[in-house]
Amino acid sequence: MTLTDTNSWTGIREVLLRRIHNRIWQPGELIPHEADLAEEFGCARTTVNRALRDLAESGLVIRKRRAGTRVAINPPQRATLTIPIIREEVESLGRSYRHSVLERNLRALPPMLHGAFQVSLSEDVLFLKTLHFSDERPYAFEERHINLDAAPDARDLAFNEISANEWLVHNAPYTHGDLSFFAVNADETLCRKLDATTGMALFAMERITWAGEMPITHVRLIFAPGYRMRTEI
Amino acid sequence: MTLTDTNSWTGIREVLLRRIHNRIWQPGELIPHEADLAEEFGCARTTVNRALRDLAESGLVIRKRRAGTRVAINPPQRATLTIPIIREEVESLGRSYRHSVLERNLRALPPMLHGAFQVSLSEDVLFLKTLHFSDERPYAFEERHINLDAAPDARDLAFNEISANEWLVHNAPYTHGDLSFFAVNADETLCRKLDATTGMALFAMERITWAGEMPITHVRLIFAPGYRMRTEI
DNA sequence: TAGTGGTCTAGACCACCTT
DNA sequence: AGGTGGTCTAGACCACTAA
Repeated sequence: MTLTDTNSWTGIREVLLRRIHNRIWQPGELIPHEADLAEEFGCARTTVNRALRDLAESGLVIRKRRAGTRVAINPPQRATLTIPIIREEVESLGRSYRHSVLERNLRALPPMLHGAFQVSLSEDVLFLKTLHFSDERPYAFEERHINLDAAPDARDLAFNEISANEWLVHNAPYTHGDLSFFAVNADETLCRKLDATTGMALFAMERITWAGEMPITHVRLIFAPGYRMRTEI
Repeated sequence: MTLTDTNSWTGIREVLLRRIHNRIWQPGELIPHEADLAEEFGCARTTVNRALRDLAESGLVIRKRRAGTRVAINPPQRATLTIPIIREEVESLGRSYRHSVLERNLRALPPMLHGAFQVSLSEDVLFLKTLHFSDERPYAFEERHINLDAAPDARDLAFNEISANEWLVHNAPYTHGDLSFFAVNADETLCRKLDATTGMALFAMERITWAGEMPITHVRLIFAPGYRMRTEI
């Protein structure tokens, strides 16, 4: 029997969690009101509220005004992925980081992105191909489009010192974005760059970010063979 | 100029966000104490605390007792992935769902999982191969190991009606787990099952869950060609 | 050791929604 | 229409930690 501090919101959360896990409160079932729980635990309603709010954020209970709080029927698995700047990811593994800009030019927006980049279609965008290294071994291959309306200063930068990713984070913060993950087969170009063999399955990520209505950048990252994205749930 | 209600914690959050985006507070810079901000906004410190706590959760500021609150230098991209039960994912796309159990037997725990499943090494585990369909087209191929110590009732279930995933969510809730994503090449078996061509890159997910110390299940899902996992940030 | 964020309280009002 | 969660207040004490 573990003692739990039922005056702290985390303690109360543990107790509630246990009741859900032990099926004292069945999936779909209505649980007592905040006021009742507060009385039971001898604490303020605010404290119970904090605990329940936390459970609701993780998807374990569903709260509705007037309808009360129910144990979720199919608690969705929510996983929080932290997508670091590649330099930090590499360095946090104790490896040395380096990147190399393979290509840099202005070009028309590729048709693929017309939907996302609805602004400034007539304007050229800055296109970059970059290879990221971990301990001098290829780590990821990056293709990026930068909207120069959103980041005019980028026009004069080579991105040899600081990576475009890092520069943009500091100089053109985004408000929201789309992110997707998928698998691609290595073509011959990728093979040479990433030390892969032709056709090998590679993990890829694509991201588009905006600042309000203004598109900032599109980036497609393809990781070297063996890459796994991990998280805890 | 947008008016913002600075008496609500969300309103205050917006104002603080704007100051960070507009670099009124530079990355790495210390921002005013909760008490000062509360005075500025004419609200209780609790309300400012709520706003700052939210910004800290999303990684935009870093809070430390005694040291104060700083704007994050490299705000990590945090993305919350919602990994639904496959049936719900398929049905939410307006497609019909069906699954088929291809194989079901007891076997010794594969060596690959010895590290994760430290309990009951002598015990056999239930092994399942399942194919999930969306509108009668293959959607994902699943290989699963179930620890019968954690879910004894699974021994007598065929999982033809309810999928193992769904059954486990209801009957053996987990407390935590590991999740990873990667890419695999389709081998000949996978090709036949998933309508892929040999060697095609497929998106894969692996998950191990525990209830406290007790491992519950290991599952490896390989999705049909073209699958993308998406989220917003 | 002093200053900062973290938390708790008791009370209040309100928005929302199910019945 | 009434009950529930959402939020705000003013004040207090505490835990942590940087200096």
